[in-house]
Formats: sequence, structure tokens, C-alpha cells
Amino acid sequence: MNFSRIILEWYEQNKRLLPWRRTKEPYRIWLSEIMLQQTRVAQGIPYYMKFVEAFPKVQDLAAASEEQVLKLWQGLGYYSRARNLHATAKIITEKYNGKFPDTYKELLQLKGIGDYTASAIASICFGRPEAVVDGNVYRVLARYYGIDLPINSSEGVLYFKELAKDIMDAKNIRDYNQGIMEFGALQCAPKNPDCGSCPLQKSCVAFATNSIDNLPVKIKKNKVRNRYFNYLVLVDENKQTLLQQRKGSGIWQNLYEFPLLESEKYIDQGEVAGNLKELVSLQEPSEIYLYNESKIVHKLSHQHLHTRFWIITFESNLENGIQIAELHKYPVPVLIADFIKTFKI
DNA sequence: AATCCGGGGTC
DNA sequence: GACCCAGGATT
Repeated sequence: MNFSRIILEWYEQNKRLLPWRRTKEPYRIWLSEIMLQQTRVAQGIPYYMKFVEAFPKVQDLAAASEEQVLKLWQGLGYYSRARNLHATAKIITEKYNGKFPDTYKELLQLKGIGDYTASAIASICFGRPEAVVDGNVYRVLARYYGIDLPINSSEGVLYFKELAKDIMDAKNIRDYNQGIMEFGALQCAPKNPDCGSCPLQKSCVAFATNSIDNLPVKIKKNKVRNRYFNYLVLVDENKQTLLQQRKGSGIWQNLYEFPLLESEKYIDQGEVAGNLKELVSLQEPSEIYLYNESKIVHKLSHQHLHTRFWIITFESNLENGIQIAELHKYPVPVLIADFIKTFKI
């Protein structure tokens, strides 16, 4: 029995009943695929449920504000996905009359849809013979065929894509594509794969050469940048504070945060006071004190954010202030959300 | 071709 | 602490 046939039979026996597996509706498949980019299925499920309920149709998503979309996306990370999701919903609604295009090529033109997602939608929704290559597929193919070409080199990307096309089952592409990914997620897992019960074991090169733990090969380049964030939590006599929206490039684009004073290292109360006027032009504060007693190091893929929250009180009224009790309504990074949860003035 | 972009689970 | 996750966009 060949590779694709074994995958299909394994999938029939082992597939999970995921919320988006009961439909071929492009809107829902697209939504799930965007959410699952670099994201575990278990983490994505509750977000998928929330979005489907809040926005049953692509037109509903298009009609929402970006702030609403970001708020629902809060905590899932990679927020450009949410911004692109919203932009694409508008395009589909306005220029495609609410219907997704049904070819790889057209899908690829949409914001947030790259090679993987275009292939996934084209195959799952429309039965197009397009091979998906995600992290699971890289791992399964690298092990089964014993390929040590780095999966994140440009040569590797092309090689694995061609290989995936060569061995796919074009007639059963919908189940085959989902099957090989599911197989990678459950059977051929990154750590401790279940080779003992694997239906592909007899012909797996990595198993035969005892190189399961060495494949796939990935070039690593994880240089972490250390940054020092001082958040200025202004508080006035009316229990109001100030929030700003992050603009430009960089992390957390369009999400909200407190006025930020970034420094090269940890700074003290005196330096915070000295820099206060440049960020917010207002009267003299009555007191400034550090809120978090223990260190907060918020870790992103490429950055460690050494964070201090400074409470700065005023015996007057802040202009453009918002009620502290309303903070939870704004889309914010997890770092800020965690602070808001514990913040009691 | 390299780098950036989150947050959380797992070992 | 290191690795990975149903990747894509930018430089």
C-alpha cells in the first residue's frame, strides 16, 4: 500500500471531530486556517467559536470595526492576522460579492493568505488538487523520506513543496491534505512520536536509520532582544486613566497600551518623573510609585520585555481620560490585560 | 535570504 | 530553557 493510501486510512480511523470539520463553507474554513497559523488547534478552538458566533457570515465580519475584531482576537497573538482577516472580509464582501474565489492563484492574492492557506482553502473547500505544506507536513515528509534539507531554507521550501505535490492523492485531496496534517499532529509528533503503532513504520527512512529525533532539520536563529518597558498608569481624581493605540511598525500594531516610556535598562522613580513631561504634557503629579513588586518579563518569540508599571496619581482631571472600569473593553496585549486584571487603585 | 510578528503548550 | 505550533509579510 502506498503512502497516500495509508494516510487516508489512518485519517479515517483517527481524525478528530473539530468544529470546522463539519463544513466546506469557505468563510469558516478560511477563518479556521488563519487562526491556526503558527497556533495549536487547542488554542484556536475557543477563538473560532467566538468568531463564528459574533460573525456568522463574512459580511458580518466586514461590517465590524477593526477594534472589535482585535478585541475578539486578543490573546491569540500575531495580530496582523486579525487586521488582514478584517481587510480580506471587506474585499470578499465588496469586490467578490461575498463569495470566496475558488482557485489557489486568486486566493493567494488576498491579504493574510499565503501558499499554505491558499492551498488549504482551494483543496478543502473546492477539491482543487493543491498540496498543503505546513509544519506537520514538513516533519512527516522529512522523516518518512529521510530528508535533511533544512525546512526553512529557500531550497528546502521548494523541495518539500514539490515532493508534497508528487505524492498527494489528487482524487481525495480534501481528506488527504487534512489527513497528513492530522497524522503529523497526532502520530508523527515533534517529540516522542508513536512509532510503535505507526502504519508507515516499515517504510520510514528515519525510523530505519534511527534518526527520528534529528529530523526535520531546521535552521535556528533565535536572537532575543531585551527591551525595558515602563508603563505610565496615570490616575486622576475621577478614577480615570490614559490609554494609547500603538501605531507604526513593530509589535502589537493598533492595540492599546498605557503611555510607554522605553529605556535601555531598568530606571528608577526619579527618571520616570524626569521623562514624564515629554510623554504627557500635564500638571505635576502628586505621587509616583512602582506597582509591580516582582519582576515582570513578558516573553515574545524575539523579545523579552522587562516591564514596570508605574502608578502616577493626579489631584485633578485628565483630559481624554477613560474610566479605569472601562479598560477591559479595549483590545490590549496580554501583558497589559494581565495588569488590568490585578489593578486595584 | 533574513527578520519580524505572540502567546502558550510540552518536554 | 528550548522547541514547536494547520505561516505570512516585510525588508
